[in-house]
Amino acid sequence: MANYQKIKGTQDFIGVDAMKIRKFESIASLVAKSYGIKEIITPIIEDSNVFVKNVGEDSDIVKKEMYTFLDKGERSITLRPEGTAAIARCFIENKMYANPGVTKLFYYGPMFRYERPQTGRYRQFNQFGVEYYGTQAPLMDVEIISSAFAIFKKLGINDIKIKINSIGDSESRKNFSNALKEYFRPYINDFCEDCKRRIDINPLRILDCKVDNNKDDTKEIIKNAPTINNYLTKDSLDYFEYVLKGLDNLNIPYVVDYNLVRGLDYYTDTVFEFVYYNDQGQESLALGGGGRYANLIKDMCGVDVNGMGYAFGVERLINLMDNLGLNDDCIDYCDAVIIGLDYESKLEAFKLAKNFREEGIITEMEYASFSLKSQFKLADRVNARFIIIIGEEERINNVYTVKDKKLNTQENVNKNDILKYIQNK
RNA sequence: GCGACCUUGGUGAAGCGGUUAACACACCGGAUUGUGGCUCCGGCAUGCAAGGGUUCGAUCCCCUUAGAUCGCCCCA
Repeated sequence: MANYQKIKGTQDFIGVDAMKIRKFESIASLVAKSYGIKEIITPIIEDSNVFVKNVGEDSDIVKKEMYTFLDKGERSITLRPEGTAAIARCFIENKMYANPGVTKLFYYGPMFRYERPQTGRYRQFNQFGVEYYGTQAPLMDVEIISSAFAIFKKLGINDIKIKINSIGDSESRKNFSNALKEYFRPYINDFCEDCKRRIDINPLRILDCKVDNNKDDTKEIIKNAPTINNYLTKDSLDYFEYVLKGLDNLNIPYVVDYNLVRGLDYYTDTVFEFVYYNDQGQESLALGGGGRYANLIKDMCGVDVNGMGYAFGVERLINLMDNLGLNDDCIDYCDAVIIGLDYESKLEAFKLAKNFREEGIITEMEYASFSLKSQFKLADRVNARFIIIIGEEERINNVYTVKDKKLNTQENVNKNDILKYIQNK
């Protein structure tokens, strides 16, 4: 027997679960629009080079996580693993850099990464993201971050902080990386196997290694390691200070974390993550992250436009909202069930249902059975507020029997008044 | 890519190397031909993720594959 099942790491969203996604989407886009951010919808598939060249050939995303295939015309196609590079492509292709001022865009949709699924991680997942293109100005960083906080607030999530850092320009990072290598080299044999590998590949990762930060001998070594801020240029440092000042101005809670480094090549200067802290002050998975990309557009097309943006992991946010009881309003409900007790009544019931539905009243019907019992059961199952009974008696007397489960009443309502009766309750 | 643990009906789940795979909820039918959600009675997995092996015999033991969950790596 054929055994059908969904692709590993993908999800079906049925009924209430789909409702939660739509709820998030509508709140987030409403807030974004209040910031003057316009929606952009780009294809889910792109030329593979869009991601290879911009996310970074050495990044994990490109090296091992992309869904890439050849189409029938031998073109290398990739299911987008993230939004920024695809939108940069769109920005350039449509010469949007010619637009005056700052271009502000938001997007929503599925992303694909070939990874082992685990908590808050899927192979197909949804991201909501914001991208600004224009100048480099600290207040732009601040506005972008504040838009994210506005979304959190509207969703009802309060205990969010951003972890923020500046990783400077690429030269600053290279210097810093070399300094770390030099610093850790003499002690490296005391470190875990992962870190022995990291010292050559990505020495920055040693800084937040979970193993070595909990070992007595290595903990101190990490604590005393050089920090990025000492390797930033004067301009980068000043810029970062302005950003932080802007956040203070809007009372946005942040934690400067010099160990925060992000894995995508295009980031420069400001980088950040949104983290939820529970009652015990423990932090969750990052709900989203982002940063500035000063050179992304320039590297792609030579036009010097600064970019910045962030993205949320929608599944992670919805999971958190579930835990906080913020999705309790997402329930199946039904306004009315209309019961018909014989063939004639059933026809009349269907006609009434059509009228109700045209007025936006959610109405359900039993199709096959005329028995009162089975039709009452339907009403229970769909959690209907009103139960309207049509039978021989009602047809003769030109009334409907209407039960209101909320007020626990039953009365006869004249046929001509039924719509008003329901609408006024 | 690596590791841990798991996979029994519509759902939650017991179960032991050996005849009909508990129990509960849900569902269907009846008791009850215009007032249900209570009660009572009856029905409901030739099958225990898939495939192979060991065995006289496996849902329970072994192997392989797929998938779920949770870690590492990395990320949203």
